Amino acid sequence: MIQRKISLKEPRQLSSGKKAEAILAGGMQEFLAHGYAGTSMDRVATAAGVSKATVYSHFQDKEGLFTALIEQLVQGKFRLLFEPSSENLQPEPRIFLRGLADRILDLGANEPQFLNFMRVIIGESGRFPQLAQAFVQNIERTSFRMLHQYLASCPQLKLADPEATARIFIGAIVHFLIVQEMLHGKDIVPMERDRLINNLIESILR
Amino acid sequence: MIQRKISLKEPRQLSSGKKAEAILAGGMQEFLAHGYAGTSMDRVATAAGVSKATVYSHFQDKEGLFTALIEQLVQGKFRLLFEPSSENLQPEPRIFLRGLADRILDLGANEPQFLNFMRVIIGESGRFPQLAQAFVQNIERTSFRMLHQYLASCPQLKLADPEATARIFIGAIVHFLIVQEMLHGKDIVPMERDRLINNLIESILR
DNA sequence: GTCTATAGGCGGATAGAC
DNA sequence: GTCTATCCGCCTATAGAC
Repeated sequence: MIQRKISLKEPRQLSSGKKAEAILAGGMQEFLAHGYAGTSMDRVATAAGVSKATVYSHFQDKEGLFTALIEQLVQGKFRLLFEPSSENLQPEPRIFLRGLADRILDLGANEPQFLNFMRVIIGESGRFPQLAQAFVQNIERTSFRMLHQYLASCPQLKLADPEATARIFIGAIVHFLIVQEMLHGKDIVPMERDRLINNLIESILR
Repeated sequence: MIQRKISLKEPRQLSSGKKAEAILAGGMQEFLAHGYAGTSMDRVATAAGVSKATVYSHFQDKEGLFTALIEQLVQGKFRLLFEPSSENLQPEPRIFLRGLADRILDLGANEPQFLNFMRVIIGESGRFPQLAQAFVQNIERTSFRMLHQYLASCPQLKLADPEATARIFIGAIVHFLIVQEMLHGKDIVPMERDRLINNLIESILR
């Protein structure tokens, strides 16, 4: 019975009890909706269904909770959203690329919190550069690498620089998502998504 | 002497006195650095060199000052940054497109406040959708339209859809700016800017 | 018009009971 | 471990002197 609970393996900020999960869930709701400075620990506690003191017993302070929460989202919940599911591993480039573009652009509708997540990452990237870098490493870099490997594995495409091409493709799609959905630009610079995707695919595949 | 100062022509939020300009300058420094919720009216007043009561005599409240400031930036200071200066109206597409890409990517270095400006626009786009739309209308739409018109005026390019092509070009460049500079991704997903630009231009020009 | 001073509330964080 | 109650500072906004 010695060392029944070694706390070195489980630092407070990574505690996995039920309360800690509730606090992270409440913190996600509040921080993604109101940003870092706009969120109060009182409302986090209420959203989590615990007292404020309990929040501070699981996380060092507001910054520690925010950091732990974003890192969890970057490495878990939103990590695989840019990844293709296994059935999408089409050998036909046009089908593969269209599926990838659709999956990214569907995030705006299917994962309602994803837009707020990106808003927070970008909005706080000046004050929390390490969180922005975790986002780049786990989400942007992962999708760049996946598409790069796919493009490089298609010798018939004869791409001069598959890595740069991958970044152009993802960049054009993500920027479209930012302008149309995140910045509410649909009515100001309207464009059908398929029109952009078709043109992008044909530009790349020659 | 009747109606020496009609205030309908000059609503308080658009007052152009020296103090009002100082308040907008101080507000710009503070809001761009700390976001909306992270900015206090005390620090705005100090940065402007006036008392807090003077701030409230020129602007209705915090939200009114923030809104007036962002609209001024969207329509003035940052409006023409994506536009080509007259000497850049090259008839040679490769030179024109490279100049446009360089001018956008130079914003990170030449206009140090521009990255913070975009952080605030995106970060607050959920709570201030009309400011995000003003950004899209004055900056994104302006650059889309300019490049669209240029590409459409080059019949030798035989582009199937110059408007979609313009959005792909701007999108790929702006997303590169976001990942490399705004999100501090230079060391995590390194890539020379010329490598991306070269590949993008050749993808588009066939 | 601009200031100083202050009202009134909410913020993060903690003490101490259980 | 979790709660209630509280500290104290900073917040937005305004009153009133000049």
